[in-house]
Amino acid sequence: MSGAFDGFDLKILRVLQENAALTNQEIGEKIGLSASQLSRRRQKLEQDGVIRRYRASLDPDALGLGVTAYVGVTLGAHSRENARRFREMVTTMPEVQEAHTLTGDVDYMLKVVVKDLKALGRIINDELLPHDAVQNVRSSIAMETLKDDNLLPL
Amino acid sequence: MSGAFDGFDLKILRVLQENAALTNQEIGEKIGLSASQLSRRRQKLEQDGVIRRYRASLDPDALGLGVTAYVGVTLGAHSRENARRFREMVTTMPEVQEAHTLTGDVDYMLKVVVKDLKALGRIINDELLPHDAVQNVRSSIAMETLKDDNLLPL
DNA sequence: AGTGAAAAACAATGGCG
DNA sequence: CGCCATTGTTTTTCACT
Repeated sequence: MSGAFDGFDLKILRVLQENAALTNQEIGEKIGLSASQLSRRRQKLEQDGVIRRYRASLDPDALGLGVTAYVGVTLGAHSRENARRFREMVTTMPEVQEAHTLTGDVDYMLKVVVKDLKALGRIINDELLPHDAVQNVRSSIAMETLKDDNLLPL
Repeated sequence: MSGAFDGFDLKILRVLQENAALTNQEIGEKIGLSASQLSRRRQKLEQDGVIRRYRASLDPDALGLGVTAYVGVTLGAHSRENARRFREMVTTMPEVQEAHTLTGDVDYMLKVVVKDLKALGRIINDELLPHDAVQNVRSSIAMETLKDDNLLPL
């Protein structure tokens, strides 16, 4: 485990999570480091797993994905097998962007992105509710998204 | 302005949102297109805003960010000015990864990532609750994250 | 719209302060 | 550990089908 990042590493990470299209040269100019050093430090951060991957962030609206919803799911029978199968299902559903187990009265919280409300209904009624383990589903639709950058606070 | 994507564009987007580190050559081999075409189509997708940006996805745990929470916020006085100032605040808070207005009994839902529970408490008690517009705050902590890829279903 | 090859830009590596 | 110079890749552009 590579414990400590120094200030440079942190700056590199800050820049890269906001804009991974910048060249090592450009990042180096921003933070006062040479391009070759950027290259080396980047490789290390990638190998250490601090940088997990690079991805293109797409515009949902441009792709006809107009509805974001948070779906709270309560399981009925809390058997280990039921829970396992539920988790298996949600992790493989492409419309589910995030899935967490939460403290409080709801067992799972899903973030779901779909084309329209009809598609949301289909997910809830045809996929979630029929599942043996699921007792209750409650969805809230995002009317407006103020922020959705998923940038970690560094 | 961005009319229709053909099958190639869709394939490019699918690959790029999963792994933007692949070269045009590699993507081209996957989907049956030359590197030069990849370059041209990518530039168009970027200009059209379908690809919003490229980012590095970082490991929260490796950066000491152990706590993800969903914070539901209910506003008290629903004046236009109050709402505006609240939105201004949450959009500029680095710990807030996502912020949406929701249907249902909660006005805003925030996804918050912080170092520990103490930091979460500080956000809630020192930033959110003291705000004039805020009437009530209710947070749920993510005990386990099953999925967090934020990949759009294409 | 598509390809392939040349030119330009970039990342990665080895040597040196 | 840091920077500079060289080498190998990758992207981009151009000529052409």
